[in-house]
Amino acid sequence: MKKPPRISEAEWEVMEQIWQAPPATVAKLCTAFAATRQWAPNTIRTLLTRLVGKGVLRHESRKGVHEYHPLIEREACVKEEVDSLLKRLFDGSLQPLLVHFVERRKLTPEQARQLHSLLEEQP
Amino acid sequence: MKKPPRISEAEWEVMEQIWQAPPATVAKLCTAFAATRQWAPNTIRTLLTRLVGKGVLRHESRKGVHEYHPLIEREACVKEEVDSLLKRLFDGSLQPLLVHFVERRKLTPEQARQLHSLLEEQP
DNA sequence: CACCAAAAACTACATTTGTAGTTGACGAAA
DNA sequence: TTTCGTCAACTACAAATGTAGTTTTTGGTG
Repeated sequence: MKKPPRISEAEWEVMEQIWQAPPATVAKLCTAFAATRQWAPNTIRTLLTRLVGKGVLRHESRKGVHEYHPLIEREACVKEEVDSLLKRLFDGSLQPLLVHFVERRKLTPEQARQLHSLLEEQP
Repeated sequence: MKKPPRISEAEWEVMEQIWQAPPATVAKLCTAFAATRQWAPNTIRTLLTRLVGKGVLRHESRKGVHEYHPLIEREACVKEEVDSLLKRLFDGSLQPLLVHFVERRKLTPEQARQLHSLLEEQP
């Protein structure tokens, strides 16, 4: 399993759609994005091509139908991004990030409760 | 108070140094980075200039001494980055990120304990 | 005061990203 | 089978980023 490469912001938007309902086609993505983003179809194609180049997607075209299949799991890419943020902002360790949340971002009681119960489930 | 702008990775490295011991001079930064990064002094100057352009630093040169002072707090920039990550990867909400940590990243018992005590301190 | 070394300012250039236009190929209709 | 309309492939281009070279300024020295 290859290490996930860097995925840009626009590329993330595309990948989220694809991970939600793989495989993707340009048409599917166009309709999916019609509401949120006014992207030209070519813009989406460019992003798809770049994602193929980065090894995140596989392009499969059998008898006229062009499909894009994910090659890397979302979780792996998320982990990569989070690690990168941790390294850049929090000295690579989780603790300061959690402190940041708890101290600075004022968890709502509900969030605190949820976090509590998550912690309880820990083995 | 202005909203913090986007700070690139190399720029973050510089800002961390400056926030640690403001104000900064090119010489100070050069020695600080000598160990970790083999940056040409000009590289550092370029980054400083860009940070001034972004409004993150103020450039003050009084009688031959050039100093760079932070204009934005680190915490504000951190919050910006974290929010951006949350929006991009976790649908803007904190909960899925915490789930990611607790479920996927296997907190050590020590980390879990620390998180617990952090939560206790919450009003 | 003239000049030089050091530092600051300006310029450069390849890569990545956001966004799309132009061209070429292929499958369906006539 | 020829043609035509779509969609994919290729090309484009400006802004941001990483990295640094070249030119100009300037404070200190003789």
